[in-house]
Amino acid sequence: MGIQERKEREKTQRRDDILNAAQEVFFEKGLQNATMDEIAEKAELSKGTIYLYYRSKEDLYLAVMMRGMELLYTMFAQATGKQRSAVEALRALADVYTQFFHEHRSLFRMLHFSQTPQLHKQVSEEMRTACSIQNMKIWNFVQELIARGIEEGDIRRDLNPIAVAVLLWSATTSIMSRIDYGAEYWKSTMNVDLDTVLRQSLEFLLDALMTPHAREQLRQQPSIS
Amino acid sequence: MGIQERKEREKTQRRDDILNAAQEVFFEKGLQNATMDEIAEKAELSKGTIYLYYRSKEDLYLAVMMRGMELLYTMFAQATGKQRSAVEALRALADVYTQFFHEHRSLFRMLHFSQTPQLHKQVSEEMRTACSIQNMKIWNFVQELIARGIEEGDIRRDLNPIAVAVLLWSATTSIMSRIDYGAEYWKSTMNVDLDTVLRQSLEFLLDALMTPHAREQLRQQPSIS
Amino acid sequence: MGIQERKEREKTQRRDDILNAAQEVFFEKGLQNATMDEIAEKAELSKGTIYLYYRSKEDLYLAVMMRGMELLYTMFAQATGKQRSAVEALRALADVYTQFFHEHRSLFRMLHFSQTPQLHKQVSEEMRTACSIQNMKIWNFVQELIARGIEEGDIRRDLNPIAVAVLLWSATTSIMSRIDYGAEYWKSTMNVDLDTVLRQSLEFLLDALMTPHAREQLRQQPSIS
Amino acid sequence: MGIQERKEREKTQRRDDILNAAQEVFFEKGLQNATMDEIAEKAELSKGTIYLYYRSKEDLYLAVMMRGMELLYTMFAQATGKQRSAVEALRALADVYTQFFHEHRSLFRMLHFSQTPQLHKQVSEEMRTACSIQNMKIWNFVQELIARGIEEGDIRRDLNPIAVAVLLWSATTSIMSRIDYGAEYWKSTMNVDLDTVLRQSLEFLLDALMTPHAREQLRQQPSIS
DNA sequence: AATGAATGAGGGTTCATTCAT
DNA sequence: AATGAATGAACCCTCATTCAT
Repeated sequence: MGIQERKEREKTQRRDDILNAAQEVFFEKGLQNATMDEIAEKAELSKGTIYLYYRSKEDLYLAVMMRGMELLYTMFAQATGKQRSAVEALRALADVYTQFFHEHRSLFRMLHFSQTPQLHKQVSEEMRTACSIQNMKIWNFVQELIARGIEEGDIRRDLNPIAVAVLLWSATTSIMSRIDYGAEYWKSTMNVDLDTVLRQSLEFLLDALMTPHAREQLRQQPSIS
Repeated sequence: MGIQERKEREKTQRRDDILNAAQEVFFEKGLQNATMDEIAEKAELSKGTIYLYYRSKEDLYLAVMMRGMELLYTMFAQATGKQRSAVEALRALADVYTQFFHEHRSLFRMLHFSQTPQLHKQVSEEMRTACSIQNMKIWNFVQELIARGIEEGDIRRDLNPIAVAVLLWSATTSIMSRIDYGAEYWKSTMNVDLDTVLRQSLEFLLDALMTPHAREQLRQQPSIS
Repeated sequence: MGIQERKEREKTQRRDDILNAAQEVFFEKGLQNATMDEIAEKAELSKGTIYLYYRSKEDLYLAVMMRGMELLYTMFAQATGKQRSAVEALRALADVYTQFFHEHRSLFRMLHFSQTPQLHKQVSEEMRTACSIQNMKIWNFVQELIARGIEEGDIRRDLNPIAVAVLLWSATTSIMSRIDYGAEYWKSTMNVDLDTVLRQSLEFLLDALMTPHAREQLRQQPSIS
Repeated sequence: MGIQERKEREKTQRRDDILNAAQEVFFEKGLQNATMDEIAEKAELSKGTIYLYYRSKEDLYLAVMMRGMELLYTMFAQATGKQRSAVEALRALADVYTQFFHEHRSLFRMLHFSQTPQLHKQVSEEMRTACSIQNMKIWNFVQELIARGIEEGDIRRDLNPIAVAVLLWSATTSIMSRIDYGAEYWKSTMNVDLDTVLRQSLEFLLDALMTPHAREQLRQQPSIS
C-alpha cells in the first residue's frame, strides 16, 4: 500500500531532521568548530546515522547551504514574478537579496563561506555537482533578467549581461559580508553606516545601468549622498 | 651603545626571518594547514622562539598579511603620486590593485581571508589594533582621493566618498576573489572570462562616478560590451 | 516435497554465493580490511542476510578458508591415490602442496593466517568445531601416510609419525609463508631464491626420513647445494 | 658539563620507559587491541609524547619487537661463544632459541607476528630499515655458523648454508608458533605433546645435516621415537 | 527469509601552546 | 633570548552487528 511511500517519507524526514540539527550547529559554530557529535546529538540520532545520509561534515555543510540557495532562489522567483519590467524585477531582486541577508544572516554567511577554498577537501562529487547546478540556476536567473532589461530598452545596450550580473552580485555580497563581519567596527571607527552604504551602492549601480530613457521614466534621482 | 642597537637590529632581523618563513608556509598551505612546526623549521628557529615574537599562529598570519597591506599601500602611494588629477589617480589605483592581485596572488588571498569570521580566535589586541590602523590608512587613502575628485569637479557631488570607496573596493575585491577561486570554472561552465569582467566592471564604475564634464574631458567611452 | 528440496537447494546456493563474494573480498583485502558491506554488495544480498547464514565476519572468513582446506584435502587424496608406496605418495603430497601454494596463493594465505592468535574473538563454536574436524582430517591423512611408510619399511622406524607430520608440514608451510610475504626481499637483499630453498628443503627432509634401503631404491641423490 | 649528557640520558630513558609500557600492553593485548591511550597511561606520559618518540603504533610495536630480536641475538652470541665446534654451537643455538621461546613467549609471538602482512601500513622507512638490518644480523649469524660447520667437515658439503638456515629457522619457529597457539588443543585432541615434537624435530634436523663422520664422533643417536 | 536502517563504541593522530632550563 | 620536550584536548569516520518490519 502506502508502505513504500511511508518509508520514503520517513527517509526524507530524517534527512531533514539532520539538516535542521546541522544548521543550528553550523550557525552557532561555523564549519570548523562544529562537531559531528553535536549535530548527531541535536538530531537525536547516532553519529553513524548521520554518515548514512551525508558522506562527510563538509557535504552536510553544503547540504545546509544548498537549502539556503534554494530559499533564496524561491524568494527571487516570487519577488520578480509580480514585476512588469525587467528593471523593476531587478530592483525587487536587490530588495529581496537584502531581505534575505537580514533575515537569514547565518545562511548568507554559509553561502559566502562556501565560495572559499578552505572548504572542498572532502566534498563528494555528487554534492559538488548539486551545488554547481543550484549555483548556475541563480546566475542564469540574474543574467536573463538583465538581458531582458536590455531588450526592453531599459538597460544600456553596451553592457554585457553576465558581466553586469557578476558586478552586481559581487559588489552586493561583498558589502553585505563586510556588514556581517564588522558593521559595528565601521560605525565606531569610521562613523560609517554600512547598511546605508549598501542601499546607496545598489541604487547607484542600478541607476548607472539604465538608459537615459529609463531613468527619466522612473523619475527617480538615485544618489549616494 | 652599539650593543643596544645591534640587539635591536638582530631582533628585527629575527622577526623578519620568521615572517619570511611563515609567508612561505602560509602561501603554500593556507592558515589552517600550515603548522608552527613547519614554520619554525623553515625559519631555522625553535618553535618556542616563534612564540617569543608572535603570540599565536593567527597573529603570525596577520603579521604576514600586514606586510602585504603595507606593500599594497606603498604601491598605491607610488602610483597615485605621479598623477595630476584625483580621477587619474583613482584609475591608477585600480590598475595597481589589479597588478597587486596578479603579482601577489597569495598575499591577496591572505588579505581577503583575513576579512573573514573563520579567523580571530587567538588574535592579540595589539595585532588587531595594528591591522585596524593599517586598514584605516588604506581606506582613508582611497576615501580622500575620491573626496579630492569631488572637489576637483570630476566626481559627482551627490556621492558620498566613503560609500564610493566601499563600493569600489568591495566590488573589485570580490570579483578578484572569484577569479582566484574559480576562474577556470567560470570559463568552462559559463564561458565567462572573469578577468575581462573585472576590467569592464572597473571601467563601468569609474565612468559612472564621474561628472558629465569630466567624462567629456577624458573623451573616452568606457563600456562593458 | 519438491518444495522442501528446492528451498534446501536455494539455501545451499545462497551460502555459496556468499562464500564466493566473501572469498573475492577476503582475497583482495584480507580479513581486517574486508567489510561486510562490500561482501554483501558483491553477493547482491543485504548485509542482514549475510548474518542469517554466517554468525560473524570471522566465521565467514573461516568458512571460506574451510573450502580451501577441503580443496587441499581433495587434491591430496587425488594425488596420493595413484601412488603405489607411501613414500611415493608422500612425495606427491609435497608436490601437491607446493602446487596448491602457487595456484591458490590467497587460500594458502588464509589457511596460514587462520592459525594465528589475531583471529578468534567472534568465532562460533560450530565453526571452531568444523575447522577442527577438517584440520584433523588432513593431519590424520598425513600421519597415516607416514605410518604406512614406516610399515612398508621405507621410513625410519625410529621416527614418530605425528612428529614427522608436524615437522614436514610446519617447515613447508613456514617457508611458503616466507615466500609469500617476502620473496623479493630475500632475493634482493640476500640473493636467495626461496622457491629453490623450498624445493631443496622438501627433498632434504624426505630423504632424511627414509631408511637406507628405501634411499637406495630411489637411486636419487637429494641435495641442498 | 654533563648537561648534554644528562639530557641524552633522559631521552634514552624516556624511550625506554615508553618501550616498557608498550611491551606490557602489546603482550597483553596484541597489536590490534592495544591502544595508545593505555600505553601512554602506563608510561605515565601523555599520548602526544609517545608520538614524539615513535611515529606510529606500528613503529612502536616494531621497536618493542626489535628489543626482542636484540635480546635473542645476544643470547645467541653468548651461547655460541663458548662452543668449540660450529655444530656444537648450532646445537646450543637450538637450545637457546627454545629457551627464548619459553622464557619470552610474548616476545616470540611479536617476532613471529611481525613476519606477517597484517602489519606494515604505517611503518616508517627508518623502522623498516632498522628491522631489516637486525633481521639480517641474525640470519647471517646462523648462516655463517652453518658455513663454518661445513668447513669443519661436520655438516654435509652438499648443503647450502642459507637454505639450511631457512629450513632450520622456519621449521623451529613454525612448530613453536603451533605450541604457542594451541599446545593444549594438540594434547587433548591428538594426544601429541608438541614440546616433545619440537625437541625431536630439532634433533632430527641437526642429525640429518651432519656428515657421517661427525655423527660418529658425537656418539649420539638422535631419534624421534 | 530478507531487508536495510540504525547503532555507538572505538582510537590513532595532530598541533598550538607552554614552561623548565 | 632561545630551546625543545611535553602536553592533552579535540575529532572524524568506520563498521560489525542488531532488529523491527
